[in-house]
Amino acid sequence: MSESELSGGAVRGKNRGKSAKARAERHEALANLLAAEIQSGALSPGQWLKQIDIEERHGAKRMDVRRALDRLVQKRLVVHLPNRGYHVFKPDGRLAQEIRAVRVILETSAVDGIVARAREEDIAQAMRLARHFEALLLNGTAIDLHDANIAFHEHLLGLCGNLELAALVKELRGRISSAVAGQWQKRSRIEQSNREHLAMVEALAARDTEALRRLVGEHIQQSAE
Amino acid sequence: MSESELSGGAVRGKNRGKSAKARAERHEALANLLAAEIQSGALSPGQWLKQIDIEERHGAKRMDVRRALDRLVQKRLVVHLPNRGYHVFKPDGRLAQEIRAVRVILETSAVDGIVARAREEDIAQAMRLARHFEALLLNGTAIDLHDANIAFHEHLLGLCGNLELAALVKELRGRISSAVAGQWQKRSRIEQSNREHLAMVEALAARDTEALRRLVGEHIQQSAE
DNA sequence: ATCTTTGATATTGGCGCCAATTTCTCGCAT
DNA sequence: ATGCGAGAAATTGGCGCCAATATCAAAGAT
Repeated sequence: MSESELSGGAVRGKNRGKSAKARAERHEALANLLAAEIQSGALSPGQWLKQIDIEERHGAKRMDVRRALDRLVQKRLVVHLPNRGYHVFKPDGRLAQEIRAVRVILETSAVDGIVARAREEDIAQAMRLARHFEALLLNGTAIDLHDANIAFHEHLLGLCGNLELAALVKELRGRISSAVAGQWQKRSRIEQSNREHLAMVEALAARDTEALRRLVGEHIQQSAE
Repeated sequence: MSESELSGGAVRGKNRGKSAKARAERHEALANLLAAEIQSGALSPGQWLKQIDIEERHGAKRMDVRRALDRLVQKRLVVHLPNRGYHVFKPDGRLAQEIRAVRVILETSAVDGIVARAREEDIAQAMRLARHFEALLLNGTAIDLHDANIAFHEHLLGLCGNLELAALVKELRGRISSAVAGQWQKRSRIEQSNREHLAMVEALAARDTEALRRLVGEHIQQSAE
C-alpha cells in the first residue's frame, strides 16, 4: 500500500495558515451564524438556502456549507428536500404552542433550583443583564435586544443547577424564535418584557418562589400571539 | 451498476420513486443503526469508531459514515475529536441524573394531559403493551424488553396531546439509555418495572391523576443506580 | 537501560470534479 | 394563443484522491 511515489514535485495547493482547530470548527461556526440569521429573521421562513449563495456570501467551502445545513436540519431550523435543496423551516402555530408549553413546564420547574441556589452576586448579575436589556430599549437593534434577552434568560436558567435543563430550554427557545421573529416589532411588547424581567429579578431577590414561578410562566406565554 | 438507463423511452423526469430517496436517507438509516448499536450496548462507551471499520462492516460509503457520525454527535451519543476520530460517548453520572430529573419534570407534567385525553381504547392499548412487556419477562431478550418498554412509555406519552413533549422525552431517553444499558441486568428490577407499568395503567383507568403522577416519577427515578 | 528523536504507517479530513436531478426556456404543433 | 415537450442551464449530491495529522515503531543519544 506504500507505493507512494511522489511524482512531480510541483508544489500544488498551498496550505493556508489556518490551524487545525479552526478548520474543524469552521462548519460549526457557519452553522451558528446561519442559525443566528434565521432566528433574527434575516432569513425568512420558507426561503431557499442555495449552497452557492452561502458559499460565496460567507466565503466558505462547499463542504462546510453542507455540514452546516445538515446540522441545522438536526436542529429543526431548516428542512431538507433531496435534490431540491434546503429551505428555512416555517414553524407551525401548533408547534410553537407546544414548545411554549414545554418551556413553561421546564422553566417554572427550574424556579425552585434558581431560588435555592442564587447567590447575591448572581442576583446582581441578573439585574445587570436586565438593565442592559433596558438600556437597549431606546437605541438598540432588534438583534441586540434578542441577544440581551437571551443572555438574561440563560443566566437565570444557569442558576437552576441542572445544566441539561438549561441547555434544553436554550435549544427549544432557538427552535421557535424564528416562528415569532417578529415578536418584538411592537415596542409595547418589548417594554412589557423589560418590566417582567425586572419583576423577575425582584422576586428572585425577595426569594419569592411562587411569584417568580408565576412571572416566568406569564413571560413565556406572553410571547404568544 | 448502471442505474436508470432509460433506453428508447420518452419517459424522463419523474423518477423520484425510491432510488433517489433511498440514497438521500441512507446516511440516516446508518445513523439509526449505529444509534441502536450504541444504545443496545453492542458498542461500549469509550470505544473508538473507526470510519473504515464502519465503512466495511455496513457496506457504506465514506461520506455516509461521516454524515452518520456527525449526526450522532448532534444527538450526543458519540464524541468527535478533530483529527482523532469519533468514539462512543461515555455518559457521566451527573448527566444521567440531570436528564432523569428533566424527564421527571416533563413526564409528570404530561400526566394531566394523559388522564384528560386517554380514551378507553387508549387505556386498553396501554394495558396490552404492559402485558406484552410482562410476557417477555420470562423468555425475552434484553433488546425485546427494551423495545417493549419503549413502546409502552411512548404510547402513554403520546396521549398527552403535546407531540413535542413526547418527542423530547424520547430523545432524552435515548440519550441515557446507553448510560444505563445494563439497567435490566437484575431480574428483580425488571419485575419491579413491570409491576409499576401495571400500576400506572390501573391509575390511568381510575383517572387518578395524583397516583399516576407519583408512579411516573418513581418509575423514572427507580432506574437510577 | 531509558528517554528522545525520527521515520513509517494508519487514519482522518478537505477539496474539486462530474454525474444525477431538477428547473428554466424556448421552439413546435394543435 | 396555448399547451406540450425537448433541450439547456442551474443546482444538488456522490465519490475518489491526496494532504494534514495522529499513532506507532525503531534507531540513536545520554
